[in-house]
Amino acid sequence: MTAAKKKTATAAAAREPVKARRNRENPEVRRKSLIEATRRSIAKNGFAGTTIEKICTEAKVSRGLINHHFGSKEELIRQSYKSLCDEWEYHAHDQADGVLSAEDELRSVIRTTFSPTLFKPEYLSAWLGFFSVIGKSRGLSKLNRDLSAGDLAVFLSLFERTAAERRMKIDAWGHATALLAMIDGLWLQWSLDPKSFTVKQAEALCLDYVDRVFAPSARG
Amino acid sequence: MTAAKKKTATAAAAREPVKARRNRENPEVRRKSLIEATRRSIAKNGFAGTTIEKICTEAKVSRGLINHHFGSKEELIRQSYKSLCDEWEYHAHDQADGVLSAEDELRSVIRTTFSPTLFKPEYLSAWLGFFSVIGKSRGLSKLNRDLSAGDLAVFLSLFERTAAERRMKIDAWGHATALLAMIDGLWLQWSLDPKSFTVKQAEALCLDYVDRVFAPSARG
DNA sequence: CCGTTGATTGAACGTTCGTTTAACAGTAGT
DNA sequence: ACTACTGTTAAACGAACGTTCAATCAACGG
Repeated sequence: MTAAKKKTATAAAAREPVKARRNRENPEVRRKSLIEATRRSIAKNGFAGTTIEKICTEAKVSRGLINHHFGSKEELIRQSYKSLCDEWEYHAHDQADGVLSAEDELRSVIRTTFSPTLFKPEYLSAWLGFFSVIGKSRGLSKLNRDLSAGDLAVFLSLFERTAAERRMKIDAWGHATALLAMIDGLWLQWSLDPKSFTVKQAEALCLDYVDRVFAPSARG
Repeated sequence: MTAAKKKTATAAAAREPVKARRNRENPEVRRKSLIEATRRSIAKNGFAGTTIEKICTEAKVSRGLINHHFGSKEELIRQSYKSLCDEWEYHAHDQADGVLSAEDELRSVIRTTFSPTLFKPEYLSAWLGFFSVIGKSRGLSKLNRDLSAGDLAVFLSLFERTAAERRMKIDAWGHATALLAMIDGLWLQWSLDPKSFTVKQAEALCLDYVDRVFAPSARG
């Protein structure tokens, strides 16, 4: 090292040439890539373990890029959670309705919930990572409330229509809430300990609940 | 400020007298106090928002004390989670059994679960805060698995005994798992949005599930 | 009354965090 | 070929983190 090469000049003159490869991308594409990297990191490292550095490593970009595209880490987190909610709604509510009876459709939605498309570790871990902070942020709180309300509305309608088909009077809201809770609880328990039961068993428990709701009862 | 008072001496000599009040406590008492402060902080600030500083402020002690009593933050977190598990088990399983039929006891346990002693925001928030990290730590993972297994065993036994009383054949494991999931799901949803239903309604949904499991069925 | 023990403090340390910034390099318009 | 624009990088920054440590003080035995 010669004395002339030492970084002893002014701050501006001290910078050295950058050699790294630069993959310039469409901003929208890059943003989506960063959002996916964020979700992967939260699933892998939890919310507390997700840092700008980890996300950027996951997305294979340098640290500064997140603030360039999102302004702050918080905004990236918000958009990542929204992306998770949107994806869930798209897959869960995208049903071919009309061709099935309400009761068959109800069972179909339950099966979709436990299908490999939705019931997979990446999703479960991501949800779990977000849960702890949903209550702390006004923005995330609202996103979550809308999502829950949407899920409930789907099941509520299905229970109501099934009851109508069968000419039964049931507490549709109660059963929708209970079924949703059972699904959430099974998700939660399965993500904390996947060995405690199989996905097929979980699905069967929910289908059995529907059976019981609409089973001919001796109680009247 | 005189020149003589300025902190310009050597590092060792620069220290100034400490004036703060010192409340010397029994180590065991102090440890319990720090554990409670940790749980309060996790409930209030989430897991990611819980720092040594916040915990010590909550417990009204100085920063260094945690490492003195617990060695590391991680160990304090572990013991705090264990404390939460122990407390839950103590309240949830401490039943006056024998005097009631298995079925009444089953309903009693459900009511206890939704009683103000257990179904309160501090508990819910604390659980929620821990969830995101349970899967990341081997120690917390084991604690949680033991707790879940204990809860399941209680409900499993109650379903089996009730079925025996009624001379019915049921899938006790399935119903215990489903009921536990329903309870967990209701907890989860309530902590994310307490306005979506009341505790009484949640309790009623679980009791209704038990009704249906043991209802005389036309299916045989 | 003095010396030992150990709980407690507050400052300091090194690290890591999220953010800012200047330099750099692709791309498009002229 | 030149210029303006902007996506991208890496360094640098201040704040906050968990931890360490010397100093301090309460409690207790001699």
